Amino acid sequence: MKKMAELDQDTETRIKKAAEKVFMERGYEGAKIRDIAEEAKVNIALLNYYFRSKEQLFKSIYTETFGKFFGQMVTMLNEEIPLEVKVWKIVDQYTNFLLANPLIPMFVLTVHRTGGVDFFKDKNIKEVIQSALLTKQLIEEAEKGNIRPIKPLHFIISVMGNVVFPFVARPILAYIGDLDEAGFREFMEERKKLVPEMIMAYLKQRS
Amino acid sequence: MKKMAELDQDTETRIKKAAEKVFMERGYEGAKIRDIAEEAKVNIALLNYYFRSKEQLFKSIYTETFGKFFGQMVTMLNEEIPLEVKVWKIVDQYTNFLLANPLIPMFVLTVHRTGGVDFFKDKNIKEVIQSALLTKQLIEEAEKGNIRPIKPLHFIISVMGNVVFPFVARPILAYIGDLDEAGFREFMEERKKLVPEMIMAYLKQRS
DNA sequence: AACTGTTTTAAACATTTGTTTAAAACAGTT
DNA sequence: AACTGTTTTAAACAAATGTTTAAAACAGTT
Repeated sequence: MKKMAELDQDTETRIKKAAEKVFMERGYEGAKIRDIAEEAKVNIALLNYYFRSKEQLFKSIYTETFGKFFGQMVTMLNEEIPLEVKVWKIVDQYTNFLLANPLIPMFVLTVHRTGGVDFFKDKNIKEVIQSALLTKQLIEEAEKGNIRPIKPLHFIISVMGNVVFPFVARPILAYIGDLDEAGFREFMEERKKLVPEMIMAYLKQRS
Repeated sequence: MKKMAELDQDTETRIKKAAEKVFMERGYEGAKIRDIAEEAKVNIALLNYYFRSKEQLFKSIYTETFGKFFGQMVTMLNEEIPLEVKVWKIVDQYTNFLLANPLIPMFVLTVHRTGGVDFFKDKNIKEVIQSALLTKQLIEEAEKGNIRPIKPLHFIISVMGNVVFPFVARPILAYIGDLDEAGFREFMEERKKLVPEMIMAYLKQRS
């Protein structure tokens, strides 16, 4: 009951790491608990010993991942910096985050494929995003005439689309563009400049 | 051997339609042949009678779908119309196509999740896209000083990201934006204007 | 060394899932 | 009506898959 905190943690996190890898690569249905056990170098029964079932193991990983995925974004939306700076910073940081966790987008998105899954609606994501500082900034700057009016949702989807999509379409993109690992990174580095320029060009354009 | 062309077609296509639906909604692993059979109101054995296996059934559907997904795009990239007109047309048509086939993007992308799948590399997509008329147009217009220089791949990914991503993230987007079916359509209609404007604003901006 | 609670293991279990079989139903031909 | 090839069905099969069991190994305590 004491060393549980030491040895257990070891195998427990080993299982979690393995599960994370396999779930991310193959999705819930595609991930077999035997693969996870093998990846973790652990007896299958231990998966059910530490987590009650495959589903719970998955949920535990999903919750964590989803938190990262949106946490990053939400924090940045609320930073107290000028709009233009914010755009550059969001793209830069989010790109870096995804370069370090390239499988997260596909993982999160497939979970919600046809929308049936509920286990993210309890979090108050809706409100958090809707009341983000960014929203106020977009309205204010538009009123001042500094930018043209744009719905926050369009803004967010445009940014996300431009930054996240390459990761979602990565294998196809890599094939078409003849990009290896390094080539893809370079491509995303280029987008760190292109995407903010594109967004700002639109916002600042006289209409 | 003759009416095969009549009655067979009927059940065969019924199976195909059902399989398409279930595969699109749940992915390869998530789709169970019994679900497909039920959806098609057909005995399970018939799936293997008409298609040799689950995998072949899947491939047959995938091939068709992938053709649509890229066919549309490639055709448009090669149309002999001015660049700016082309941008507007691509966004408009591709949006319409996706509104009519909203599950296709996720379906295609998940197949290539970690890139292991080979069965689209035989098609010469790489060359087709690389040698598209659009590429020449982007170079020429940049040389004339009408637009700023941009790598074709960035152009394509930017367009696709802005148009396709909303469909990939649809359930989350719908939740955050409080959008029902109609609301989502409206959102995409708005993007038909926003996206080309954004792209063109960037291209035309003096650097 | 015996005891206690925790962790790990090998094996078994019950379902699910893709596939096959063998017979029946059907439809057109002679 | 008998015959032929095609389509459909119910049932069985084998393999895969998530879960459970019961015993063993381990580690710390008395």
